[in-house]
Amino acid sequence: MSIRHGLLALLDQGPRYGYQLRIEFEARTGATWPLNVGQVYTTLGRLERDGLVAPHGEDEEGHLFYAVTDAGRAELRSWFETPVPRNSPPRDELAIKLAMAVTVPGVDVAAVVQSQRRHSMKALQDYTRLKGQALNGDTGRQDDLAWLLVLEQLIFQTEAEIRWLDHCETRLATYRPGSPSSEPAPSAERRSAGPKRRSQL
Amino acid sequence: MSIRHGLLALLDQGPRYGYQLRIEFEARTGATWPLNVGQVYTTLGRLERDGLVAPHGEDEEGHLFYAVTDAGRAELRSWFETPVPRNSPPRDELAIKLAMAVTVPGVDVAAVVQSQRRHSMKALQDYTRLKGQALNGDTGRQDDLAWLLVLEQLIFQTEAEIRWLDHCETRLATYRPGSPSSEPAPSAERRSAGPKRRSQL
DNA sequence: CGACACATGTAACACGTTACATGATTTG
DNA sequence: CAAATCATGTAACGTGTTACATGTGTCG
Repeated sequence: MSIRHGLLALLDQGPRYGYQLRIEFEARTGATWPLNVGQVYTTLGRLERDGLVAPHGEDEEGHLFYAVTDAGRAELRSWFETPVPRNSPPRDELAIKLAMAVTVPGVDVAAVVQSQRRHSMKALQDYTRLKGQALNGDTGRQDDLAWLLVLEQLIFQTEAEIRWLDHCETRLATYRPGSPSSEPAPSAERRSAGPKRRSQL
Repeated sequence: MSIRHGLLALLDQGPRYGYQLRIEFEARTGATWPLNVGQVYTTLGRLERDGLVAPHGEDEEGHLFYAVTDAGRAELRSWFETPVPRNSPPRDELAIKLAMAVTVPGVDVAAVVQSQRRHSMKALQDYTRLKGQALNGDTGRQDDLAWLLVLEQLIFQTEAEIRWLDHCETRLATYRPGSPSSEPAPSAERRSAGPKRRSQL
């Protein structure tokens, strides 16, 4: 439901045509989530089917415009007002993988954690580099702010993931079958490399 | 692809039947991601279609067992070896929403952030409470460890989200159209309530 | 007896995603 | 001229998800 609403929000600025929407969408979310053009049209079709947008005539140059309907505006308002549910978040593949790795015998959990950690660490570096670039090419436009915020969300998220992975290691070291875990002492959780406490903002 | 692999992993412990899989799955991921029983059967069907599992006879009591095939075991090994891609993570609805809120005129961004913050904060409290319970009822079984790790991932993630939301507020206060942002001073990012630095593990 | 857990399944749909087809226009 | 960008669309598929149908056994 994110693309639907994203496009709807863009259309709220005024009538747009498909190709344009893709460009504006990517200007805000950057190269992180490339949006297949085809999907814009399919989504536009579904939005029209649901009465949230409607065709809005043609350009001199043949561009097919769409505009938000009243229902669409209502839907949009409701989207902005209602928080994204975090009490029942989407299944996270990594969490499931770890949960399974810990449970089924014959899996080298430590290896899984390490492998993921290396990968996430790499991703974090990429994001940080991108952020540097974003801060450089910043023109002060709202698009740039949006793109920056998205990037920073990815950074925060990835840092949290890495911390969690480290935490898993200590848990694995502490946890023994048969000995119910009391909270392990809040030790320095080892490995001083990697992101320290809050991000280097 | 997470449920597929999750079930595959469970089947790696030995032949199981549908209903059983659901129970074992939920024992690990807790009430967080309730798994509709129907979905177990559809997924099982698709796994069989792809040759990763195969029917494995019937019980005296009529239970229909499935077992992993060699291809299934290979697939599973590959799943555990390959990190979950974090360079192109799944679209996050919140990120998109904020990106749009910042860009389209007439949206009270601060209100959106606040509303989400309240919600995420509430979710965090729920998770923390659940974790307390989990630590109590802990029997030292691997299931409990898995469930605990999943919970903690949710906690880490939610904390990161809240920190990011706070960060957005400061960004919004600093960022002015026309004045390209230099990194705002790493001030204490206001609001001393909420999760402080690393979690209260 | 009625409610509830156990147990298996199907039908239908939504969304996201990719691959493909097609053509106009611009640009090196 | 060839390649790239602009522009619109369709067909097909995959997973996840819900709602429904159905039946057995058990427990109060």
